[in-house]
Amino acid sequence: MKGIQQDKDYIITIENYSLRDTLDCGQSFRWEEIEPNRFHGIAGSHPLDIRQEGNQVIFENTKEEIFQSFWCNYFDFDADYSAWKRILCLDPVLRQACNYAGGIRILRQEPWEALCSFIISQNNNIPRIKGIISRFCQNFGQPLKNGDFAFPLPSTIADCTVDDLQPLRAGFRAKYLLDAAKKVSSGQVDLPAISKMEIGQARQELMKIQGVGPKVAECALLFGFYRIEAFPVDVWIKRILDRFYQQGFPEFARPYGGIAQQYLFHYIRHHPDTEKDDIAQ
DNA sequence: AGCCAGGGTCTGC
DNA sequence: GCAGACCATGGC
Repeated sequence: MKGIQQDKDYIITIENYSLRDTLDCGQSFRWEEIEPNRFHGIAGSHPLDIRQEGNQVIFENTKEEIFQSFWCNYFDFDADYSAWKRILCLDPVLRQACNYAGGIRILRQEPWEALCSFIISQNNNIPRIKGIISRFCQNFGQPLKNGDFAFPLPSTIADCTVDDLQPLRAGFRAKYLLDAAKKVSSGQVDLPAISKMEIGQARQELMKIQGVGPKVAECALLFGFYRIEAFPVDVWIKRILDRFYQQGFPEFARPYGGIAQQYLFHYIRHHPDTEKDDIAQ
């Protein structure tokens, strides 16, 4: 991956990457396609317009310094996905998923944002998750320059009541957000400490929050703490495990289970009727 | 109209 | 420990 400054934009060249799949595979809910093949989103307090043309990714109005200090890490461009994919492809089902979804990289999102996002995600669908999160930011996030909003702070939400969160139309999840905010802002659930914990203990810590069960904890760990061995099982992944892995998910893929899971998730959502016979051995 | 959605909690056995 | 009802809301 190499990059150059071209006028206001910073442009990188990268192989085997899909910006669209990365931003629209259900790992982050704050990116929208504002016009064909052009995406707008906010990470941390950094808004961005971004697009991909062939093997080039164009960071609009972005200085190299910001790319190097922030976006390169957020988009996980320094990781060696080809090495991981080489291993995953030893399994025929994973090979199929890699071929279809292998342009995805895991976004290194902030722990608090990922935690809230996947609390909101429970028993919910992706378009509505995006709506709730958008209203969450508009109502409680710090205003940024051009009509954008930062993700709300834990301390801000901790001072709210369930009624205050009614504009989100988050339903029964509102009380879970409040509990998360109270426990995170008080330090009762210590997110920086969780970053350093062994994964089993990290799960237990996250599940101290009401509304955080195994699935939400696993998503928070994968997408908010970059634990790529975390393996969230939702209804889609469960279907895959039932159809293709009745003998168990392959051991050799487990250290990168989160990557595999994301490829599988993206593949099966676009090929919901795939059966065993459709997978080449 | 009714089923489903990146689930979790609570209850009753 | 485990199945089943229930939870708010809206996309399809």
